[in-house]
Amino acid sequence: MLEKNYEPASVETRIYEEWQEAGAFKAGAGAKPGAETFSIVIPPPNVTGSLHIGHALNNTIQDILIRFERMRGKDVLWQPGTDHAGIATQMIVERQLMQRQEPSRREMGREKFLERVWEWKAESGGTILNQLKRLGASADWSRERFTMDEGLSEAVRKVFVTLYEKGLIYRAKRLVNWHPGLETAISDLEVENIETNGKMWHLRYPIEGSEETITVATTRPETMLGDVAVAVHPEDERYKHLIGKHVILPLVGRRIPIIGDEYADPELGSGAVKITPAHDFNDFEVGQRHGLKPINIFTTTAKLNNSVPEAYRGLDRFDARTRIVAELEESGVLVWVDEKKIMVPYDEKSKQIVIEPFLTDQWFVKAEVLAEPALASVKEGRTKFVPRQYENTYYAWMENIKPWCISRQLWWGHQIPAWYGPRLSTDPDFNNREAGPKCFVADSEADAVKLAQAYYGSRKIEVYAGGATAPDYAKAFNGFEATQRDRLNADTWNARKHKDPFAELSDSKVPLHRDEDVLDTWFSSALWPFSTMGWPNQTPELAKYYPTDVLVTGFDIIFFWVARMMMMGLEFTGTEPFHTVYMHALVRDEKGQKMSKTKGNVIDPLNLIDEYGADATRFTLAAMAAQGRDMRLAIARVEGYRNFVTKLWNAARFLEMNGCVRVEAYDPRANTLALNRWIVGSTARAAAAITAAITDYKFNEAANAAYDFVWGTFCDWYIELAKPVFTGEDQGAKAETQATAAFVLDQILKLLHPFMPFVTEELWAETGKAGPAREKLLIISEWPELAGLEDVDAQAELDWLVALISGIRSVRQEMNVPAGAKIKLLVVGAGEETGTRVEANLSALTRLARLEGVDYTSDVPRDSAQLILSEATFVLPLAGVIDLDAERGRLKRDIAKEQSEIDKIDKKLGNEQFLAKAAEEVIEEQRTRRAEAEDKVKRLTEALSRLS
RNA sequence: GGGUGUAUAGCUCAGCGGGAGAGCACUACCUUGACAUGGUAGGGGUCACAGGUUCAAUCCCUGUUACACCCA
Repeated sequence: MLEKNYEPASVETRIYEEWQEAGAFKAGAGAKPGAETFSIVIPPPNVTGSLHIGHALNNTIQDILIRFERMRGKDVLWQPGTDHAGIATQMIVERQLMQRQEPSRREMGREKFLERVWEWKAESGGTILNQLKRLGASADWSRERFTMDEGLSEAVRKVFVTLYEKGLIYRAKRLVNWHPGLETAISDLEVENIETNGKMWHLRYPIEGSEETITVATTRPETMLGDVAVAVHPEDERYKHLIGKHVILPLVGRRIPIIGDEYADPELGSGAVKITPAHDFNDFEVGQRHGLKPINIFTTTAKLNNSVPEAYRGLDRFDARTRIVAELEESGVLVWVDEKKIMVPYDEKSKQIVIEPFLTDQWFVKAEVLAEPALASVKEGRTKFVPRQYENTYYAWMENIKPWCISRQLWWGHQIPAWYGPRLSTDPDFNNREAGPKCFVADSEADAVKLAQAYYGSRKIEVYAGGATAPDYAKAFNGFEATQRDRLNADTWNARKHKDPFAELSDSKVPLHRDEDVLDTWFSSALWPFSTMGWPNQTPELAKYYPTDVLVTGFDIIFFWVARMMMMGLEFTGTEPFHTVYMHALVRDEKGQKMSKTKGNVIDPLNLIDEYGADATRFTLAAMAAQGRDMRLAIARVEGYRNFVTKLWNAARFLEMNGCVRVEAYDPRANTLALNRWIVGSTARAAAAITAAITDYKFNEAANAAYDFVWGTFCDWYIELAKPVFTGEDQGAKAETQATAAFVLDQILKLLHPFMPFVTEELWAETGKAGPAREKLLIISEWPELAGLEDVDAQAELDWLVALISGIRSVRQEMNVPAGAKIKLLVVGAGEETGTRVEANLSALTRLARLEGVDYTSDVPRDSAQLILSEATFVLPLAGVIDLDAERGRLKRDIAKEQSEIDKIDKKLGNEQFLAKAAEEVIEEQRTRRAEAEDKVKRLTEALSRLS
């Protein structure tokens, strides 16, 4: 006997273990022989992460698809794993070192530090995957991958080397977005421009050999120390004559040219702009056009470096601003200051650190080349986005894609497989400073040495790995000490890493040094769909499950991840990594605010699971997952679906109490009772609707269809109507109904299983204790295939019965008939069909409408309420109870309602244009509806006249 | 500045070229042999505003307003 209430907490853990023990999550579990495959790769959560509501939604949707297709008999793989999350992970471990007062990252050195990160990963890295398990995720955990696994790292190296050899990866000195806190480059996507209250400082620069001055405006006065020119528009009449002259840069005394460039907008500010190529993306372009050498004024932590006058060296950038503004004001260079809203680039994660454009050597991917086929795939429909509108977002990004900076000055990640050495004097680039050191890119150090050996001939090659050995390398190589990074400017910092190509090369010995940088975390994520399946090895999994079917993700990583998977997938496997990208909504709080820790409005899915159960949590997320719309999560909804779980539980409990046991050879087509034929048909329709909705990625429709059917049809009507059968005398009817109820419950458990896996599996086991033994767990049972069970006649009869019962209940309520009182029902003017239906459903009618009996008559008692249903009038004699005025009012109201319907239709039917242009079936429908309404009015009028 | 989306019941949201829907909340009644995490019956909406297209607009188009997000 089932408990009165379902207790998720105890059941969920047990059920999850049963699934695991049965191997139900394993790739191919439950698949029919020769089945189609269906595969999904999980968007790998950060190894540092913990489950938030977005993950919960994302993985609920994936699990629904996976469970659904698994039950449909497909050969299913849900590939799980985690991402090494370079920055986040490195920071966590660094913080841990600090808290424990242990040596810092740099003090302990690269090798030791990486050991510590791996230790951390072993201890704490599994958190989020365990949380996914609590949600019920049925991923194949035996195939769990990590982006820094040996296999995945092999894929990363292979991709890097191949792209390098193809010229699609290159190294260059460019302005990049620099994070002065982490001292690394980051990609454009990791920068968030935030509108801030700023100032516009207007500076008056003196012109050499003249009394004239030129005024430039800037939002960043401290960068004036790195100015190399002043630009004016070449057609600007005010300044035209100054082009070619020079200004003397205040505070610095540098003589810099006034140049003509269209970048200077005459409408903006004074029309003249200072040019600081090393610290502004636009200025960099201007500088390149005019052959101006950028002057970098910052260290890697954004303090002023040795390129500025001695007085300012070592100052933090913000302190420098204050000081420089004060001095400029004092010397009269600062003319005036405007308040202005400005966009300030912040670190997207912390939103605390201001990002600096910074000139360094970095590695880039020619994304613009890789983007072309990836763009075509979507344009030509080989990969579709759901909802479609995201395709435009994808196009907009891909069509304007910029080179992707992939190197990061971190330790945790895939170290770039590039080794540097000096150039030979015979090298054509020997005298080209821009070319940098000689670079050997290879899969392994051994291969790199082979390449180097070919270049250096018989010289002995010594490899310095970087990290701990870097000081040795530096000393051996060019005498650089491993000085504190703060004291270095970008140029010397670059040089420390990469041997000055002009240094004399000893004849006997060549030092080779591996690039110390690692790759952007997204570089390895981009390979996830095929690297997890063993690529570059041609594994059976790769052959079977790649390309995958659907990618389920949030739109926030469409650029970070989706676009890059498309590019890499096409480049390295020649095919799109997935045919469908399902973009789910962002989960917001009830008020539509983005959830964030600082706002304190975060709904923790684990709390929801604790309080309401994983099934209710999942069902809520599914029910609210309407396409193309953010969801505002209201706890009340979760509560409502928790109640739904209880409802299902109690329905099963009721069936159990009434001996509804599955029957071995039960044939749903052999039912004789309309009630049973009807519920079987309704189940078929619900199954079809749910199947279609999931196939269409309309998870909310699927969930709602299931909810409506289970609660609104099965519980509210079928079970209620079955009660008199269970307590009745007719053993045949009882047996048929018991068997049918058990059958339908089985179908319900299957239909709900993708949404509510735990409670359904538990009930599957409980209901399996009686009747024929269950062959397998619900998770690998067959999805309902019930087409052809719909029964039009049974449907019509039950519709009629429901309408009659509801009608009687409505009258009772309105006439204030006490709920417990039993009343008589008189049937007037019933045709044969109505008569048969009344007789067939007598006990149900009596019970649900609380009647004391049914009689046929032609005399309608005066004090009675009347109901019109098709040709018959149902009369409730309510002498002593009825309020005649109220009853007349009710009838008049009904007449008025019908009449207004008739009027509305008449207006349409009277319109020749309507008759001429509307579709035939629309007109016919209107006519039918009018006739029905007319008929109803007639009967209602008769009923009213009986009361007068 | 450019782009995308949203505006429907008190709240959270579906829907849709031809009869306005759900859950929650609300009101009344009900301890009727599964379930009060329940049952029954109700109340509640100029479908943001203004134009247009159409025989017909909550739905399509244009504009306005408000909000949200993306990009610069």
